Formats: sequence, C-alpha cells, structure tokens
Amino acid sequence: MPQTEHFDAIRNSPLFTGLTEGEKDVLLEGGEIHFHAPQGYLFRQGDGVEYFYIVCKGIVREFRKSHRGSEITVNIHGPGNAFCTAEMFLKEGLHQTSAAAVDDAHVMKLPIQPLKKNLQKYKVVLERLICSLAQFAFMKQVEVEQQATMTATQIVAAFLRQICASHELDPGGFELPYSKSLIASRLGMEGETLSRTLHKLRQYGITVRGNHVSFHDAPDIKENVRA
Amino acid sequence: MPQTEHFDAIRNSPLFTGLTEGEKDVLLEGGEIHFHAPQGYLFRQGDGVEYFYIVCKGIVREFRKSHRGSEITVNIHGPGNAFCTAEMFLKEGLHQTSAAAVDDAHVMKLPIQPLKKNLQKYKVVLERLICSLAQFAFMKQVEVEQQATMTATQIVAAFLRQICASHELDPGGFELPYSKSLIASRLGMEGETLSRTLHKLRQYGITVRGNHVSFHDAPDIKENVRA
DNA sequence: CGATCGTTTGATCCGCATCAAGATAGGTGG
DNA sequence: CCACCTATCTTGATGCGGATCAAACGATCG
Repeated sequence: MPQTEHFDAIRNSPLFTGLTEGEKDVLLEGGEIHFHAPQGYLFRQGDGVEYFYIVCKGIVREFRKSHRGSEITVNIHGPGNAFCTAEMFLKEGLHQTSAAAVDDAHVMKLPIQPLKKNLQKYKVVLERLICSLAQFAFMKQVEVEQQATMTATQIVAAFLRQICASHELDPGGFELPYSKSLIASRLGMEGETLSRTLHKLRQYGITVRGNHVSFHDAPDIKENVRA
Repeated sequence: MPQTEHFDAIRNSPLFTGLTEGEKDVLLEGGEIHFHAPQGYLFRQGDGVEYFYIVCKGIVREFRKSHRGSEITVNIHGPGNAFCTAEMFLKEGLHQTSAAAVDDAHVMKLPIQPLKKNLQKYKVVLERLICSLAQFAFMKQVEVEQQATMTATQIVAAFLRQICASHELDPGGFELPYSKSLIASRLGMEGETLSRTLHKLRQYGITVRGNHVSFHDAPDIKENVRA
C-alpha cells in the first residue's frame, strides 16, 4: 500500500467519487508515489506504456517533440488529474508523448495490467475513464478548429475562460496557474505572440496585468467559453 | 431486421470481425438503413444524440460550423466506418458536429440505448470502439501539432501518405478518393491554398496531376508518414 | 450551347514566427 | 544591502505563409 502524505488528491480525484475507501485501495493496488524535480521525466516518447499516472501534488506537462526541435505541450495535469488513459486503451505499447514535472511534483504510478483487470469490476470508474477520453477527443477536435479559424488573441481568450471555468476561479480576478511560456507552448504559439495578445485581450473583455487576469464581461464573445 | 442490399459493408466492418452472423444480428438489432442524397443531413449540430451510425455505401462528412460561417470537416467516413463513438460515451446528449452525405450514401442508423446494453455482452466490440476512440484522440492531437509546426505543403504531404496507407492504395499511383475542396476543408485550409501546395509537393517526392497522385519516394521525409 | 460548380492562378494583405534587444524579477554571493 | 546573474517576459523590426478577393479556366449537365 502506497506510502506518503499527499495522498488525498488521489483519493478525492473525481475518478473515484462514490467509491468506498476499500474499493479505492483495490484500484490503487501496486501504486507507488514518486517525487519528480522540475524538468524530471515521468516517461519519454517511445518508452513502453506500463503505468497509469495520477498527480498528487504539483504540475505535470505532457508534450511532444516533433521531428525538429519544436515542442508542443499536449496537456497540463494538476493534482487529482489522471493521464495515459488513451495509451492504456491502445494495444501498441509505446508512448507518443513525453511527460515531465513542471515544478516539484508527486505522482502516483499505477501498473496498467492489474488496473485494467480491476476495472472490469468497477464499471463506474471504467465509464469515467472512457468519458474523459471522449472529452479529450472533443477538446482536441475543437483545438484543431480554433487553430484553423481563430486568431491568436481569440484562442488565448478562449483558453483563459476555459481555465477559469475548469479551475473554478473567480472570473472577477485570478492569478494564472501556469507560467506564460507553458501556456504559449500549450496553445501552440510562441511566447512573443502570447505576450502581444495579452494587451489586445481588452477588446474581448479581459484584462491581464502580470499574472493577474480579470474578466469584465463583454457579453459578445460567449462562444469562446464553451470551446 | 434491416432491409437492403448494401449490407455487406456493415457486416464486414472491422468492428465486427470475429463475430458470428448471429451475434452481429443481435448488435445490429433495430438498425435501419437510410438513403441520403448529396448534402443530405444525417444529423445537425445541437441535435440530441440518439443513434450510432455505420456507413454502407458512399461517403459521409462530419463537420462543425463555428460562430461565423467557417466550416471545418472533422472527419470523413467511408463504407464500413462507424461514427458517433465519442458522443455515445458522453453523457450530455447533444451533437457537437453535423453530418451530411457527400455523394449518394446509404447509412445504417442504430439506436444507442439497446446497442450500449448489448455491448456489455460483446466486450470485444466495446474494446474496439474504445480503441478507435483513443486513436481518434491521438489523431486529433497530432493534427493540432501539425497545424502549429508544419507548413500547408507538409500537412498535405502527410495527409496524402496517410490516405494512401489507410485506404491501402498503391503508393506508385492512385486517384484521390475525395474532392479537393473536401480535402481542403478536412485539413483546415482554403481550397486555393491546397491547390498551390500540390505543385510544391514535388520537393517531398509526391507528384499530383489532376486527381492522380504518385509517390516516388524521396527517402528524407519519412516522418510525415506516421504523423 | 450556355449555366453552374469545382479548381486553378494571380495580386494583395494581415497575422504570426523569427531574430534581436531590452526589461523585470527572483536568487545568490559578496 | 547591494551588485550580479539568470530565467522569464516584453517590445521592436522584419519576413514569410496563408487567407482573401478576383478572375480565368475546365468540366459536367441540363
């Protein structure tokens, strides 16, 4: 049974809500919590897929290095987030992405095989995993569309609103949960471009100064929210 | 039990390989094959999700209309392809995309609820659905990356190679399976842009004249294949 | 044979990447 | 406490790629 103090984030993960502590124990069987210093890799592109991951503390960045040096952040995971869902359901056992800690991070590493076996019994959890996979697919689909049809400024606006909603932050004013360079990488744009958009955001009813963001809702661009 | 002649494409769909005809009958229970004239809608963005679809004959285009008139083709489905997989696994019952026939198309429409119940029994099929969902997620993820880091010409090159591979066409020479405007829409670019890239493709070892494509493999850009 | 649709080609414009300096902040050591 | 350093962010100047507008071309069809 896993050691450690930062255990709550996992047991309280939305993935497990409604389960008894005992059931969670079964599902988390064989899991180990590891510490990762900033830039420390959890796995690399091309590695075999052997574990399912759940973040306890800190932030983990999942990214792809394409042919040239260019690097795109595919996803950003905070406490309670689980990842490698798609990989778990695919047969071919190679990671398509790399994952590394952004700051000091504690992450649980859960062997896939026993987990998959247990999921047969805990249908609720399986359904939630599939559901989040479907949502991920939608999210990426929308991103493709956004990149094709929206300007960088509009993309940033949509992203900020989405961050605000998903992190349950106060729309009236909140601090950016990630560094700007991480955000830029996540949005597939250069840091310079992101920086420039931050001023133009005023047209969309968003003010950014330093790391502080506030919405003073211009009613017009509601579409950006849903994304 | 469904009428019709074009039934084979469904029963031979990779989704069902390995099942007995009787098992397929159970899974296809309640399914109806409908004919759709070109541009005819199967469903529209905002409609409730009630059916799972399998193409018998023809081509179906799944697309999104964003805020303004801009339209992006999310996916193109040919005979044997099934879709609305993600929608089926999501709770919120609204279509995020519209689907319409490209040419004359016959499509089977399968009520979701009974299908989901049956899937409990046919785990193999369920797994395949999840698997294709995971693959779709990957595909879209790669597309996001490509749009951010590659030029239109490179994207087209990658798309053509992927088409060739997935349709099992002869790399030495084949005809485009879709119209150029459909391809452009699928790749999130304008028709004019696609048209211009077709000449530049020679640098990547691809010759296009009219609807005829041939690879004379320049060994260098193998990366584009996998995508 | 003209009409319509899909595709090509040309000209122009705008947005983002890129390169190159500055600015700001956090951290360290003297 | 201040000088220094490095990492992160900002700002400016320039170039390229793709969207857009416009027109010509080609095919299919009534």
